[in-house]
This record gives sequence, structure tokens and C-alpha cells, in this order.
Amino acid sequence: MSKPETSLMSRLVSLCKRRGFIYPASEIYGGLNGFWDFGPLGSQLKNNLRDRWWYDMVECPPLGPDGKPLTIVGLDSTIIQHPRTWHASGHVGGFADFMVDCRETKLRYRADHVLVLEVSYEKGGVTKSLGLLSALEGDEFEASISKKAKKMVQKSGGGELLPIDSSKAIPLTNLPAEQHALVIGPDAETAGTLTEPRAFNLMFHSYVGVFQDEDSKVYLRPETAQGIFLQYKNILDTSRVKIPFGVAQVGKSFRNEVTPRNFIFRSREFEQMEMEFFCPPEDGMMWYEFWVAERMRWWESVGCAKENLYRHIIPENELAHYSKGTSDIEYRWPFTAPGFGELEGVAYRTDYDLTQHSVFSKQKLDYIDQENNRRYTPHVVEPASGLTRGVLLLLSEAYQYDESRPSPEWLKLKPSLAPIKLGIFPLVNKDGMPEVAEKIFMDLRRSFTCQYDAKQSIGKRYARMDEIGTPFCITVDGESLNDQCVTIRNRDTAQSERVSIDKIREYVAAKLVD
RNA sequence: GCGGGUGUAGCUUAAUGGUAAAGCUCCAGCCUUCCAAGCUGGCUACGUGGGUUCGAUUCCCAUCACCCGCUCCA
Repeated sequence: MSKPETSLMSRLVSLCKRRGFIYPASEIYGGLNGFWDFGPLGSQLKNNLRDRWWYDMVECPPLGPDGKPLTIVGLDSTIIQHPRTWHASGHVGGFADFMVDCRETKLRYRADHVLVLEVSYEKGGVTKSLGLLSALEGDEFEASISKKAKKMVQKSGGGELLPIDSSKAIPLTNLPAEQHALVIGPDAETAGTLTEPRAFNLMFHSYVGVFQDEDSKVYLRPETAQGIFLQYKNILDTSRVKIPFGVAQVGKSFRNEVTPRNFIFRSREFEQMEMEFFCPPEDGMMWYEFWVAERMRWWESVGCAKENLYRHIIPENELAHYSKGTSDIEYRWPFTAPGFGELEGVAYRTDYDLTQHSVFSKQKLDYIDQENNRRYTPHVVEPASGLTRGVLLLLSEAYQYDESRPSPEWLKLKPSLAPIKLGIFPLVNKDGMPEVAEKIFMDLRRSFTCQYDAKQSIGKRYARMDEIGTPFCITVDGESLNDQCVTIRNRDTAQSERVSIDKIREYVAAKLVD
């Protein structure tokens, strides 16, 4: 298997465009940064993956540790929620980070992570200021500051550095604006190279009604999960679920990303598949481990090689303050290889979300366990994955390059997920073959997504189907008219089998169970 | 948002201060009895907007998009 010059990623992007999987959005107007459209085959592939997730999550959920099916129900909540939702969830605060750029070093920092401290030194009994030094918060703060200060003292002719009191350091965001020009950036040597802190609010906003003021401001959801918490009580009251249970949702989310990058990996409008699993507080860790394992198994079940998946356990000091455990399920993306990048996050969120919404809404969002006569706020384990990213995974994983084949580029998609399941061809466009092939097409189109093709040579038609990942092609040949059989050509082996026409449906159906 | 790179048909490339060539793909027809065969014909491009110029795809400026790095994240 030889490899062409261009990167896997660019070949994949090219194939996606050429065959109608994914296009740049608004392309005739020059495109729009961070937005992509799914074409005829891409939308089909995405729907197939979404349907598989929905089936495995809601319609036929996995078995729990006790061997009995879990209870998971579905939800489809609105993209625009009450704005207080996002105050309660922390997104209005947390997603509106202020950033500063350093003009000297070209580095960017979160403004609240840059701590500023005035440092002085003594020379000949006179105290002199070195100015406002800055460094990133954390264990290294004092060391960074003192290292820089010593250098500066030396440069200005020597002297005795006065002790550094890091407790007096303040975040850049708290510094009066007129003093910003005096700050020496964390990695800079001269003062005033930092830009003003600028808000990078990752949430898109709009206004409800005709008056566009702060009171009518709403946000496009940056995640689908909050809609689930908002309807937790209704679901509890109306759907006869008992803890533990889950609520699953698939839908669009929007983030005004600073830098959309890597094709559809990070786009500004994307689709998520999220599930909130509500359980008693004492079972939280158990369900967290359960869902990490279950979700990894699921990605394998849709065709991801085990060695391309990696469980990245977020270290305790990097966990969100409310989380007792978070694991990223990572995939070896073409652009991260040999490293990994996030595909899905499984977070044990404790009772944070329900408690927050309970406080902000003044509604009781606890659970009454009548069997055990106890009342509590459930804990939550959240497997949150990107459907858009899942599609990219399927394409990356399926992409094959093999010079020995007539069509070197082809997609080894799992048959059940392939956009088109069957190509149906007459070997030659005459001698009664088209009529037989068309009849087969008409018989099978209700059962499988089929494509009839009589154009050009048979090899070309096979190649076209290989390129879009169609697992099976049926060819009607001269013999078919006599023996009522066709050949079924397998995409992966490029080998054909002779099958009786009345057995085709059965044959294909059996291969799609995977 | 900052820095670097790229931008000619669906794809891969070419040429040119006087509006563009080719291969593959695609479409139509012929042909074709199992893996991108052949013949004939056809569609389709200088990312966008300004400027310089008699004239700009070419030179200049701006802008947009994509790729790489910083950053961020499902």
C-alpha cells in the first residue's frame, strides 16, 4: 500500500467534496469560516450514525451491571433557552473569557490567568521599582517573576531584589485600565506589549422580539445538555422513569470558536449527541466507569479500531470544580496522529447542574425515592459526544489508499452505516440485462438504499461505488436471464459471489447486521 | 485574534499585462459480457472588491476562505 504525497487530511477533504459528503458552507459567496454543509452522501452518513446512536441509547439501551436494560428516554429541546439557563450553567461567565495578546511574543493568554505584581529592588539605600511584572498563575508564578526580576536588576546595574509577595499579585482583569500599558507580559521583556483584554464570548446571541436590548438577549445553545436539565422535572413527572435513568438528546450546538480548524473537527455550528444519566449520589463513580467503558465499546462497534481510541483521564487538578471525574475518549485523528484528540467527553458532574438550576429557578429539582423513603438531588454522569466529529471519525477510519486497486481511494465504511448499501448494474446495457436489473432495483429499493447505474463500463461503476463506500454491487449478466442468478461483488475483497435473485434481499440483510 | 503559507474548471496541474491550456472526473451518444478500456461531442475556472493601466488572471492594496503554529474545544 503506497501513499501519495499529499496529507491524509487534504485527500479526505478532497474526496468529501468530490463525492458530495461535505462542502464548505455558503461557498458561492466565498465561504464562511467555521461552517460546513453536509452533502447528499454526508447527510445520509451523518443520519445513519445519529440513528445508530439513538437506537443504542434510547430504543435499545445497553444492559446495566445487573443484566437488565437501562432506562433511557429521548428529548428534543429548543436551541434557544431562557437566558438564565446559561447564567446557571456557568456558560455566560465561563464562555466569556477575556484574552490578551502579546505583540512582542505573539502569545495569547487568558487575562484572568495573567497575574500582575509590582516588584522593587534596593540600590544604595534607595528603593526603586522594576515596574509591573506578570506571569501565569500557578506553582511556577513566584519562580517566573523572580527569574525575570533578577535579570532586570542585573541589566539596570545591580542591586538587592526585595522579597516577592505573590499574595499581592492581582489578575490582569482587576488591574485599572490606565495601568495596562505598564505591564510587562509574561514572556515579554518590555512593558506595554499586551493588548487590552478582549472578550471572547463563545456563545452566539440574538434577541427575542423586536426590541434589541439586554432584556431581550438570548443565546444559541453552546451544548445540548442544559435542555435536558431544564426538562428533568417534566420528564420525571410524566414518563414514569425511576432512578437510575438517562435522558438523551441529539441536536445542533453553536460556539463562536476563536479558531475553527481541521475541517469539521472544530466548527462553529456542530451537532452533539448527549445523554444525562441520573443516579443516586453514592453510585456516581460506578456509573461514570460504566459509561466510559460502554462508550468506548460503542465507538468500536461503529467501526473504530481499538488502537485508535484512547481514554484520557483528566487529572484531578484540571477537573472542573464540580466534577469528580472526567474522561475524554480520544481518537487518533489524521491531524493529531500519532497523538490523539477529543471525540467524546464522559463527565461525572455530581449534582452541580440540577443544584444550579434549582437555585436560579427556585424550583425543587430533587428526587423522591418512595421505596427507600429518601429524598435527594440526583448525581449525573454525562457522555457527550460530537456527531459531527463522529462523521469525521467514520471517514478517517474508513479511508483506504491502495494502488493495486483500480480505484486507489475507497471507503471501508461499516456496511450498516454506508450511505448507499447497494449498487445495481446490468453488465452491459442491452440484451435484456437492463430490464432485469431495473426490476431488481424496484424490488429492493424499499429495503435498502440502492443506486441503479448503467453508465460506462462495469469497472468504472464498481470504482465509483468503492469511493463512496458502497459495500455491495449487484451485476446482472448474460447468464442471469437463464439461471435467475446475479453476482454480488464485495467492496472489501473485490470478489464476486453468484446468488439467486430471490435470495438477494436475504443475503444483503444478513451482511448489514454488524 | 496574532504569525506563516496557499488561492486558475469537481480534482491535479499549465501558460500569459491583450480574458486562458491539458489530463482525470462529470454529462450526452456510440461501443463495451465483471473491475476507472475505446471513439465522438459537451458543460465547467483565474476566491471577492478596489487601485495602477488603453487593457489585469498576471502588478499593487484590501478582503474572504483554506492549511500550519499559538490559543480554544464536543
